[in-house]
Amino acid sequence: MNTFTEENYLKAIYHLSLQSGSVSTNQIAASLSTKAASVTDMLKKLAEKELINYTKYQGVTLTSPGEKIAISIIRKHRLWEYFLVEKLNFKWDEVHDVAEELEHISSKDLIDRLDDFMGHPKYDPHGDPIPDSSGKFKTHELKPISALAANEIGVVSGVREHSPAFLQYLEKVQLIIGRKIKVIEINDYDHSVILLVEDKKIQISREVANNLLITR
Amino acid sequence: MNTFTEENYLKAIYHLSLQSGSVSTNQIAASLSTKAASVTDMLKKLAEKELINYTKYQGVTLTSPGEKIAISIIRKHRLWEYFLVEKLNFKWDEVHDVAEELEHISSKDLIDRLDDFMGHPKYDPHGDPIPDSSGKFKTHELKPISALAANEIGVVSGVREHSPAFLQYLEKVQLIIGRKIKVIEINDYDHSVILLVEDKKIQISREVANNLLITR
DNA sequence: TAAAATATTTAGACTGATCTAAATTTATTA
DNA sequence: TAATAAATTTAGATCAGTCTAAATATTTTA
Repeated sequence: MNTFTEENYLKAIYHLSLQSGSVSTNQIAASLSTKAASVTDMLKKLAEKELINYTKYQGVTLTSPGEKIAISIIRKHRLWEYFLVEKLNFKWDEVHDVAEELEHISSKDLIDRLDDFMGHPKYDPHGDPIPDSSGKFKTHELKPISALAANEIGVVSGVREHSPAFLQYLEKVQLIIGRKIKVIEINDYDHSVILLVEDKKIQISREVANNLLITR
Repeated sequence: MNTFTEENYLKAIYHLSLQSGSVSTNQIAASLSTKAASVTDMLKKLAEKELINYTKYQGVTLTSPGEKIAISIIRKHRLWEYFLVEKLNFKWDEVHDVAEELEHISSKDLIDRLDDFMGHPKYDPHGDPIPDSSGKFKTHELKPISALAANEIGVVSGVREHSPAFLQYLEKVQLIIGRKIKVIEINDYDHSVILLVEDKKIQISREVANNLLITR
């Protein structure tokens, strides 16, 4: 088995890879709130174990075993988040830190039974897809609300940012997963958007429109 | 917060204290499968943090903050064991190792919600009492079957040994928590005991009779 | 394309947890 | 109670993960 730290590095590299392909030392350091020198040290160890492809100064990618581990951590994280919200009545902005701990519990049997217990959910409370027992998952094609034009519609299906502040705001204005929305008007000047949500008009800033994802 | 290792030391000291009062370095080393020298090092750290009372060569006891932490770990361990057996359908001999990991998840909120979710169970799957949110618990007066005389009765309520092998054996012969038993006969020579369990006679060895606890 | 800025790596050190081997203290027993 | 045995502690080392400061490589830009 790997240490918590190694698992956190693999997970960080996985998430960063989704956006940029190859991942830099500094990106990892920022994402883990650590120093570039520490990252270099760890990259050597992970490369030694053949969990990443690493050549000095050139950034890293995950190997296939490394990616498998990263996905299993993400599966655990998201299933635990689902459990916390659906069974233990946590709010969606409260679960991240606890799930960060729970995701390192090693037993695969445990997580598969938890998955059974909850009826194999496909998405976590933030709309992120939950990999199945073999690591497969498909993400629905999401786009930010800011990509819609006036009169277009969609269903809130995910978020690009997971900070408690952002999630609490969304909860407050009832822009939660599953809500149907319609774009009424887009402000030319500041790109704020007026939406119809549950028959009420609400206005959201460009930032929010960028970080709130919809399907259809 | 404390490290996993510190928590494991406190828990071990707590369990050992129940039997012997003051706990020796070697007892701790044996219980944690580590070396006496390592234990000495850790005892210094725990004493420094005022979690134990420690004077060189004299053994240790927990301070009141140390005991509080130990009990909170035990609460977590036993609640998770209950969860694993009652909700995820683990067998009672399969839960120990997973619970050893889960007991170190730090969130008190999590464990209190888990407790709510399960309806505040009083005993774990092995009959051990679960401390409540404030750390209080009462243990019913248990005695081993070997303390009974012929014709006395009791209810299986706990085990003195938690090894999977022992638990599997008990499961096989249906000597599980809650079962009513009656002592039919005690063999003078080897102290094996013949019991009536669910209208069937079964014979158990002295060892088993010593490690299986009953109430009433 | 050479200089400046930025990113990355190396060197050397620290902390927590562990170990072996040696020294010391306590307990046992002859 | 003195010698022996057992338990415990100390000394010194190692490993994982981290850090700062210095060195080196890469990228940007003038």
